[in-house]
This record gives sequence, C-alpha cells and structure tokens, in this order.
Amino acid sequence: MNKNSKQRNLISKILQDANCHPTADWIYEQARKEMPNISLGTVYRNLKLLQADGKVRELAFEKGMSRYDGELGEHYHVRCSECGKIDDIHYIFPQESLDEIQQKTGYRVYKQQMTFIGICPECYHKREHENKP
Amino acid sequence: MNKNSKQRNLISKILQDANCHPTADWIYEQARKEMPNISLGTVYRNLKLLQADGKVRELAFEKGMSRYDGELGEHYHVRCSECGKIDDIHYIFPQESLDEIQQKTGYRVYKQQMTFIGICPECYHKREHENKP
DNA sequence: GCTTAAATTAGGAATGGTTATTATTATTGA
DNA sequence: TCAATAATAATAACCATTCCTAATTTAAGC
Repeated sequence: MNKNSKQRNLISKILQDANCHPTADWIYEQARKEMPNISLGTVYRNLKLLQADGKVRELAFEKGMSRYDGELGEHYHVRCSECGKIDDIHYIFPQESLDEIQQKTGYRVYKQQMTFIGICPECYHKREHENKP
Repeated sequence: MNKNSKQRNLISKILQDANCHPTADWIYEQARKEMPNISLGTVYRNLKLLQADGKVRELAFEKGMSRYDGELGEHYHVRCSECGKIDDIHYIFPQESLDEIQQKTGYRVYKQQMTFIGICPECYHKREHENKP
C-alpha cells in the first residue's frame, strides 16, 4: 500500500545517521540540504508513517517540540537540564520490579518510559570553571 | 512578592482535591463552577506560578495537553493506553541502579521520570467481555 | 514501454494548546 | 487611606503540528 518516495528514504537515512535525537525541524533543515524544495509537512507526515511501520519512535518527554529516535531496541534516556542533550542508556529494568508494579497497580504493563534528568559531563565541567573566581 | 488571589487559591485547592492528574482545561472547567468569570489564561499563569513555588508538578509525557500533579513526593506513573487514566506508583528506584547509570553515562542525575504504559484492570476486563461471542 | 489508479508531494491554510498583551481591578505595605 | 505593585479577564499572538488541495510520482497490469 505504501509507495516508495525519495523524500521518505531521505528522512529515514537522516534519522539513521543522526547520533542525536533530533526534532522534526532539525530533520527538515538537514533534508533541505539535499532537497531544497521538501516541505516541513512532508517531514511530519513521513515521520508518522515511519512510526506506524515501527521504524521510528517519537519521544515526547519535553514540552515544545517532539524528538525522534531511529534506534528501536529497548532503551532509556538521560537528558542534560543545562544544554538539552539527550543520551541513550542501555539499562534493563529488573523484571522483579516490574512484577511488583503490576501486582501493586493491577495494570498489565507492556511498555516503560524512563528519563533521567541530570547534568552532562561537559556542562558540569563548564560550571566548575565559571564558579572559580 | 507574590500577592494573594482568590483565583490562585481556588486552583490550588482543586488540584489538591483532585485524585486524577488533570489537564489545565479540566481545572478551568472545575474553577468556573465557583468563579464563572475566571479565564483560562489565569489558570495557566497560576499553574506556572505554583510550579515555580514547587507546589505543583507538570507532567509532559503525552503529546497534546499537559497534565498537572499536586502530589509532590517522589513517585512515578502508570498510564492506561486504552482509556488514558493515570495512576501513581510509589515505587523507589534502587540506588545501586542509579549509581550504575551515573557511572555509565557520566551524568549527575538528580531527577527521574518513569512512566509505565499498560492496560488498567477496568479496560482489561472490558476487553475480555468484548472478545466473548 | 504505456496507461491508469493510488499514493505522495509542495505549499499554504487551519488547528489547538499555551503564552503574551493590555486596560482594569485587587492586594498589601506604609 | 493611599499609593505601589501584582493579579485579573478578555483577547490577540504564537508555534508546533495537522489538514487540505491541486499537481506530481510511483508502481501494477497490460
């Protein structure tokens, strides 16, 4: 049912190559370098399609713009509250804890979203420098 | 610096009494029952102020509308993917795991956001009924 | 390789949650 | 009581995202 399109392939490639967790706008800017006429609506529509196909995950843990993640394996995120950078964490939540939560709440849990907020090493060092007189 | 206001007190009270995790719009509707002339902008502004004072927490784990939480103690959330209901989890993330994450990533983590997505008991039972012929 | 139906696109208008603006009203300290 | 300052209602503006439409691409059947 889905037909091929240069635009979608480009967007997909940009996401795979990005080692950040970009916003739709960032993807749009990158795409324009190769296809100056691509429209922002096309970026959004294709991100939706890729999501439906399970090729992209949308991260909505911030206010404002959504971020998109091309890495599909189960993983969590750390976000720096100073610079906004987002890194991956390949930590696995213990099954016993999940069982405990299911028992306590009665919910059938099938997905977890975990975000840790902190200060990344770069910002931490920058901060230390600034504090010195 | 902050002056008292009937509107802010009302909004604060509504949040304390709510056992859900309401949207700004829901709070606005409740407030209008007592103050028909209150404006939505006032609700948003006061939610911001209460947040700045640490009396309210904003939950942004969904697309669309933000939700607000008057419960300040450290806790996490389960969300039902069928009906959208949000419940609290009073689970404490193990310190060892946090240490591990700090070591792996280099971040100084000071906050965690955890959301579990699943099916609540009510929706689960409803579903079972529907599947029966 | 054509033809044609269906999907996709660019561009722009519309949507919806949130924030900003402004003239007016409420609060509080002197 | 009287200013100084903060808060308000109403409404306009904002901005990320979605929707709409006519034109273009894609791909399947011939």
